[in-house]
Amino acid sequence: MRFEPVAPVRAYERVVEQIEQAVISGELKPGERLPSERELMTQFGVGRSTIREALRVLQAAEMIRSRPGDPRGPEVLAASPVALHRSMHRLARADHVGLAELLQFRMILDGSAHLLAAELRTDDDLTGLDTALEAMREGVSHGYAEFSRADVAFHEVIARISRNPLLVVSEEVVRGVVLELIEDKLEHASNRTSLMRAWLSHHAEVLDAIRSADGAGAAHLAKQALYDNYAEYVPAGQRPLLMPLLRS
Amino acid sequence: MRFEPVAPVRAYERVVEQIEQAVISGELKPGERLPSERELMTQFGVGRSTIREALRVLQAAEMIRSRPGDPRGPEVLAASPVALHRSMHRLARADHVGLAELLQFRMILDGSAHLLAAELRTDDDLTGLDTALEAMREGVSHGYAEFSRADVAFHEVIARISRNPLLVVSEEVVRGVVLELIEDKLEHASNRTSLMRAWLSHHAEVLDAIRSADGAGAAHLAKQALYDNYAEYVPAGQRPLLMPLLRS
DNA sequence: GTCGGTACACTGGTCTGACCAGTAGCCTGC
DNA sequence: GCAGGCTACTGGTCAGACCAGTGTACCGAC
Repeated sequence: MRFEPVAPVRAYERVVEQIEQAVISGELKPGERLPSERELMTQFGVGRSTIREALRVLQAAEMIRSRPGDPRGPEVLAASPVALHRSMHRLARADHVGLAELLQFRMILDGSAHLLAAELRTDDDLTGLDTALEAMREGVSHGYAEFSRADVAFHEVIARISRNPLLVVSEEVVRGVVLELIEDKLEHASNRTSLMRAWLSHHAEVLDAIRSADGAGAAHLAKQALYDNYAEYVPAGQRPLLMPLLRS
Repeated sequence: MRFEPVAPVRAYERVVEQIEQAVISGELKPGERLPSERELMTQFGVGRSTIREALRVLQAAEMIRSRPGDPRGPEVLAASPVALHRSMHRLARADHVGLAELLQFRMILDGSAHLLAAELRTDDDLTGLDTALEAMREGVSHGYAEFSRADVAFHEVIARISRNPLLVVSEEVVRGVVLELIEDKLEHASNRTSLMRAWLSHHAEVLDAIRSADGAGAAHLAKQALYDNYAEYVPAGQRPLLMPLLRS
């Protein structure tokens, strides 16, 4: 016979539990309102500080939002990947994860997204990619910031086409963390115009592969581009870790 | 010129921000202690309720843990995937992410882990896999629970070989969420012995592929196994979403 | 000396009550 | 009919209090 460790249950935890359950079960739908803190206080039979700590936890989980002064009470929010984004970001910044691992992961995600996009794209998606690419082409002459914005937009379209929120969010997070890690090194990048032109022709190739529904080709292009652009920041000894992904 | 929307910044948010920053930057390492609430109160110059709400948020994010009575103060925790698991689970419950997306994601992660394992494995790793497989073989006769444990152990070895914590953690999380989503359906699974035998031969094949450094082969086997085992729980209309991953 | 118990100083958890700035909606005066 | 102010609320914050629980340092029994 085994016993389980017993942990005291805090009052605010049970409040969280009940409200959470109501939201998950659909009893409380997004857009609906919770009673005011003072009202909840009497309903749960606890002090206001307890209620407030519970609401803080729910707010941190992006389940509710409360604004001061609103007589309608705290609002129940629709599920969003924001919380996922935050927790993944924290994990990715934790020590054991270096640039090599991040880049590996990003090559995996990016490659898969491109593969899915190439295989699942509709004609509408293709025109969307066309306009995104066109925006990038114009961006070249409007400076790096503008070009970068168009670049992100292009990737967002691809992400949307792949139709998998998990993939999209993970990719965003890893991309952000990678940029955070090497942003100081990027400051000194010279020759931006030729860089932009190279990026542009890469994206054109990717679009061709997607247009011809060549999933493996699109995936390989994406991974190769990541390697070409970022491998220089990875310690030389760890670069072999990235190679297997290029061959797949 | 553009203006940005201005949102009032709560006092507890700035407390969270500072402590979070200290943890992320490594100034506060896991296992170390925060000052007591009353001490933080004077350091930040805010009331105790504000401090407590901040600590609640950090605790919900699994960054700290506080126990009543402990004179050493709240403990800084190591980054853990618990928060990631929670937010992914919530998202999965909320329809934006269905079993199809989860499975897609898992096929991507599992496939990549197997690919990396096959290409990076050392001889030591191979013997590790051999013993893990042997444990599974013995587990068949010791009931499903025992077998399942050995199965998880086998996957952990593969994960370790692939040498990417992000990949490993994400895989674990997605695996857990998938199992939670279909656990009631698994209850009714009959014919467990033949199921175990099938699993076993699958793992033997995987091991062969890894032994011969056949990354693509190992990856394909992993993805195919996931599809064969779980596709039946995915709505028929969404199964085509999984197909492109099998072809890669 | 070691060991067991105990006292104490402190912790976090909770409650009460208070004040403030802000909001929504009513309600007045034009 | 409408602009403006009024009011009754809201959430955000603080202060102070009490309690149950914990770790440690001390102390006596052996």
